[in-house]
Amino acid sequence: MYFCVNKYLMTRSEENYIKTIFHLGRKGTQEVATNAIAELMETKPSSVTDMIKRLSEKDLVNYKRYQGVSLTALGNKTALNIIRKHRLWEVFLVEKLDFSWDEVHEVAEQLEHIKSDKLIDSLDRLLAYPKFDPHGDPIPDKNGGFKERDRELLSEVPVNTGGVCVGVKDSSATFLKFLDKNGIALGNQIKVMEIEEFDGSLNIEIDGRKMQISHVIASNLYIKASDEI
Amino acid sequence: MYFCVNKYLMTRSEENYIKTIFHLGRKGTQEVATNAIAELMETKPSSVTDMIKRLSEKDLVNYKRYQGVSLTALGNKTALNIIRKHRLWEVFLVEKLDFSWDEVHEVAEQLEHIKSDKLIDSLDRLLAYPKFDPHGDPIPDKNGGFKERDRELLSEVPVNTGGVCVGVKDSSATFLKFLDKNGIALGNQIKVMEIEEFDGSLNIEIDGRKMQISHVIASNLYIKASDEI
DNA sequence: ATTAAAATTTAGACAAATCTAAAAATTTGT
DNA sequence: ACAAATTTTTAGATTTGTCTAAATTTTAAT
Repeated sequence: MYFCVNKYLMTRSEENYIKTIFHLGRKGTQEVATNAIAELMETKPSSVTDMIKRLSEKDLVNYKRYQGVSLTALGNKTALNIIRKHRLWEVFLVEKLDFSWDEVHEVAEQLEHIKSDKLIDSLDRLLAYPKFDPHGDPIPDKNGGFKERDRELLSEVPVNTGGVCVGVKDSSATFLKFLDKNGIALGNQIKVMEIEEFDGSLNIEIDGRKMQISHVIASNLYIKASDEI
Repeated sequence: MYFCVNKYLMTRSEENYIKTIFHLGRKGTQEVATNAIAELMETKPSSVTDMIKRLSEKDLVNYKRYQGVSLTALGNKTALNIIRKHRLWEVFLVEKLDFSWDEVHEVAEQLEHIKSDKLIDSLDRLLAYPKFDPHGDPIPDKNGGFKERDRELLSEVPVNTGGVCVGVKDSSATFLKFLDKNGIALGNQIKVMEIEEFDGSLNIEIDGRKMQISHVIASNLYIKASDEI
């Protein structure tokens, strides 16, 4: 297939830009601002413009001067492939090498650029074809297909709603360590008992244990409602 | 320790040069010629000179114009660390991902540059601290220490000598596939029955089966004499 | 001991990826 | 609508790692 031609010719930097555009543009469909890319990648807008032009040459992004950038079909496929690799490596690190979920990101950022189809397919098999990474994010399959899990932010559900904790929105080490310290993990059963009107903090019951969490915490935890299996 | 300062600041290219100098200089002790490095790395001598200067600045090599190059203690330690990573990844690919021994090199060349001490220590543990890679080459430990196995080239031993096949000298895919095709693998018991004077070819008995191999083949197979356990 | 050959280094150029500073286009506020 | 603020792009410089072509040093040969 022609659109696979340059898959192995991409530089690390190009791959990182594609990935960032994907994340900012909600699966690459939306237009992304130059400044937004620069900020997330901790680089300068002028550098972004340069790179966007190169990616445009390679048909990975749609670009019109001053009009932002979006991924082409090829760019989207490329992004999903990188994300697939990143998330599979994260599962490997946690499942096979006993990394904690707050330690995997940095290393996976390196491993995601390793180029070998056989490697990633074998890794997928070794891990028994996982569907979600350690933070609850979905892992695209070989063809880039994946289904977003039916989930809601804990901060968005009404009192008395319960469900299983299935993901985190913020997967920074700081937040993940906080969750560890407070005994909150994926798989826990969470029920909202009361929402404090004053500051939006929540009284919850988590695996039988009662605790209070701030609105910020709740707005970074995903649950899957128990009635919708 | 001061000499560890730049361990994580090395570029991929610098690491590849250090590795090549190590391999050419028999553990880095011998002086290596610019042209030899250029040939092995498929680059130009002028590029090698440029890089050598940079490595010299970083105290990784000893360099005097026109006099060749050798590794410093720091350079040697660095080389051994890269080789450790390369060989551990090779074991991983064969043991855990079912790669064959002729498929591992290319991917390991990429994986060896991943920077994470925790990653490589955990991998070592997962693999149960292997001492040799799939080609029979020794894996340095954390501190760069390893013992060369007591072994001899099959072409160098007298008639009637026997031993276990413990390694290959040439680990090119071509040679390894040839060995697969002819049912020769590490661990096989080999005994030299007769050496043909005309062309140096050998009649051997391998795991009970008789076969004839050329001198070139024999000079790329290592055996460990059975009397010296 | 010269000279020829080979190996090595220098000089200058180039591409990738970045930067700063300045210019241009777009958006926003009144 | 138009000036001001913001965003984006251009122009020109920098670093890394490479190259070619020419110059230099070392080695080998007669």
